Amino acid sequence: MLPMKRYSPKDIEPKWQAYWDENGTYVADLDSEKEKYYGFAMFNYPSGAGIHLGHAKNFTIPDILMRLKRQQGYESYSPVGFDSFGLPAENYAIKTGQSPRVTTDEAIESYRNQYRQMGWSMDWTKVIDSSKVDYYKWTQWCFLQLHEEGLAYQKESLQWWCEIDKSVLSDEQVIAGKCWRHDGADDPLVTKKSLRQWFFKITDYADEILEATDDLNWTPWVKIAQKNWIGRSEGTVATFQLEGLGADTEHVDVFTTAIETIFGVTFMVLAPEHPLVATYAQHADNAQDVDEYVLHAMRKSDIDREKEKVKTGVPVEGLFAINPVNGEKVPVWVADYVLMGYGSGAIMAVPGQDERDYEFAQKYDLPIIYTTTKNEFVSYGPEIKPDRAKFTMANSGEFDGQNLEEARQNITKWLEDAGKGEAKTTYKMRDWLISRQRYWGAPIPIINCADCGAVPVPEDQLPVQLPELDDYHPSGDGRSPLAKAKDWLHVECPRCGKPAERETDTMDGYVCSSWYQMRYLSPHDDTQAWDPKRAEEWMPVKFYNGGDHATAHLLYARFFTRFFHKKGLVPTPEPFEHMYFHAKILAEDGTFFSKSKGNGIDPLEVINSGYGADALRTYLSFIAPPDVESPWNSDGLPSSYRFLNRIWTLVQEFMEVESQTSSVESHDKELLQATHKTIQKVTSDIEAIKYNTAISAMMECVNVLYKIKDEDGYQSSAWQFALESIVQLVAPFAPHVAEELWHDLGHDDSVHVGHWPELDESHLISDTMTLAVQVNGKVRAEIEVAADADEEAIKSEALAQENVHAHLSGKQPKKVIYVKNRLVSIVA
RNA sequence: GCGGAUGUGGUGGAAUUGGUAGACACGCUAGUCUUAGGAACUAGUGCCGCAAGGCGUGAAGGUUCAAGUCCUUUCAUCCGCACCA
Repeated sequence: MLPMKRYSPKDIEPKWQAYWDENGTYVADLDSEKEKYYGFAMFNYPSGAGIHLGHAKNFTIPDILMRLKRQQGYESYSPVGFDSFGLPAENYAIKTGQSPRVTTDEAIESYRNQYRQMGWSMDWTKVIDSSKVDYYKWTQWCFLQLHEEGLAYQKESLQWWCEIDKSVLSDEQVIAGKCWRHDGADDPLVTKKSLRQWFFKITDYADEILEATDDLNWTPWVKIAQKNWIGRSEGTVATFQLEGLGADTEHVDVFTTAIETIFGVTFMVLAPEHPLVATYAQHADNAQDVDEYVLHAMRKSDIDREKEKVKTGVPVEGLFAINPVNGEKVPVWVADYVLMGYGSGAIMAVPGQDERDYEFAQKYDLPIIYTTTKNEFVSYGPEIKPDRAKFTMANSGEFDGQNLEEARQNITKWLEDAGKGEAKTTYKMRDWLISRQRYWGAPIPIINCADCGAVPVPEDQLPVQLPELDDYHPSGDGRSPLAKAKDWLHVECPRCGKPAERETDTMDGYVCSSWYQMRYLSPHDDTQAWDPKRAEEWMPVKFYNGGDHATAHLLYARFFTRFFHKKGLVPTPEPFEHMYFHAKILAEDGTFFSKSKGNGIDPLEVINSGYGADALRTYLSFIAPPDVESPWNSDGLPSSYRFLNRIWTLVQEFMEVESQTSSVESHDKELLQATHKTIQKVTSDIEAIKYNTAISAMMECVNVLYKIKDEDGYQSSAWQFALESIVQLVAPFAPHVAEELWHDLGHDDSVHVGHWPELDESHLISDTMTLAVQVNGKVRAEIEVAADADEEAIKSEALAQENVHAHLSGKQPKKVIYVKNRLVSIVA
């Protein structure tokens, strides 16, 4: 007899990868008549560093589910693509002059190699690359659609500016007031430069996105994060008349969620950027102090402001505000704890009820008034807590004696009647700033004409192609390096034909990733961004996985999908039916993998160590539920290899003895029961993304098979079914070894398409069952009874147990409870 | 501060959703075997105890025949947002 074939991943894995490629095993027919299943993980930015175990987990999660669906007979489409515009390639280009196109292509090639070796069932005939012109042409088309509906607009916005680089900086690039690259003692502070930038009006969709959030089948905390991000709060706007410094004709609107505290107002605070500060502070006696304070505050980045715990501010001497409810005159201050970007950039300060105002009043010795009978902090913010709802108003004129909730409504109504305010809803979410003064992004398809303004590039003139440059440094005038491509820059205005210039800003990378779920459906279509009929068939995405971007990307994609749904191009308003947010895999010491620590692990290293991709995939799935953070433990990997090897051995041994069938079938019932139980468990666990218990169920089944083999040998006809079932069940996790064994078992097609074992529930039922017998809540015996035994028989069987007698100590039981199929509980 | 989770053996984690806590693995202990492999297989392994038995899901109460699961209080850890008026 020949020696048994051994399980050698490094031989079988490349073999089957080539086979799948050649046979187009994972190529989806997008026009298939079959029921469709569409799912994937957030696509990657192809960096020079390659993928690590975190990416391995990210893509393995959907791969397993998509494989299950393909095996169950669905047209299962696992797309693949690259989010390839971005900073690393551009920074590299600035340093070396190497075109980002070249480095990006190289990185993608290397990613492709890694993806294939992981055994992911992606359809490479439909790969997309967001930095290729056949993709970003349609990103530009999306921009034009939004522009046409008035959802893309320009606005002046302050940007951090480094004088040395002659370049804009993001918030994170400002460190202690200086540019991250120029933070020496002699380097200048960063300044703010006002630039005209493009925005998408996502705030128009804030309400409907918020309202739809609760019903999503998404990881719960992601939904909460999105709701917080949108930050809707309902409150009241109150109008305060100004007085002094020549501002008597001006008024300030303040937003508050606690209007019932308005009688406690003792001062008003304006944000340093508030326009009225610039206009009237110059007339104040302390104009210079105010000026200095404002300049100082505006120089701090938001991040720096956040770090400062102590509140600071200055009064605008001589400027007062009139409280609309009682005519009280209060001083006006400027302080940077009030943010220009929220509400109206001005607050009515109520130090008697608000901690922040209280702290400020203490520091600057401002008066404090309490507006409830309790004389303490009562409530602030959108909700009045139940235990405080009964507090009673005081010092509040005609509203004294009312409870807080009533007063809230009544004061708002009073203001509305007096024309001095109204109920209002505000949002934390701002419009989406999409302009980037960068080269490696999708050019904004706009032509700036002196006469016509910002004119959209006509659709038939798309794409606006990125020109190749010799030098990728910023242009130095606040515009992107594109401003240096003169041939590209100068064009005729599409409207009047006069000389004009292209917009040199490119789009935020999040724009590219806001619509790729549709492009995957028409990756090669050069007549439209996607085919709406395909979208009708395939959208929404059934399963979407990621471990990042809980707010930004996932909100932007929802915004785009809603927009195109309204235009009739997408069948549903939501892009992702089930969004699964997985937890990170940690380093062995429980810390995060990080570049600076250099503790990242390349999956290829694990694969090539001899354990193979199948063991890696299985181990990643087994280590913990995918949404639970868990450390990588290299000791655990051999256990997955061992498990696969045990299946391997069962099949190989079976093949050797196949011809020696005999009639002994004493374990068939047990064999079939174990197999069908496993089919049921694995199917439902994969669908519920509980891969760890799916694998443990298969391990249990394999353990049963070994036990039966020891007692019976391979003599029964049920073995073929059991082995084929296990091979099919393990295929989503370990596709290569499953394919090999499937062929060993005599099949000549792929196990991965249309082969999932069928559950026969009749095999799940056994003749007998084991019940626990409890006396006073403690297990005292076990009884084996017929599955169809009646309740009385079971109870008397339980009471007849010797140990039960002992614990009843001769007394009659007070009560005997039978829990069907579980236990008998006896109360003494 | 606000919001959201999560606390189970030496370790990762199971638990039919109120019904035999610790499945499946890692590790450890003992053994079998030899085609010495990254072996494989068998048995054991929550804690205390020689045993009978008792104890046991962060802690303390409660509901129940029965609580890891439900309720109240409390502690700890992690995550998100964070001067959002």
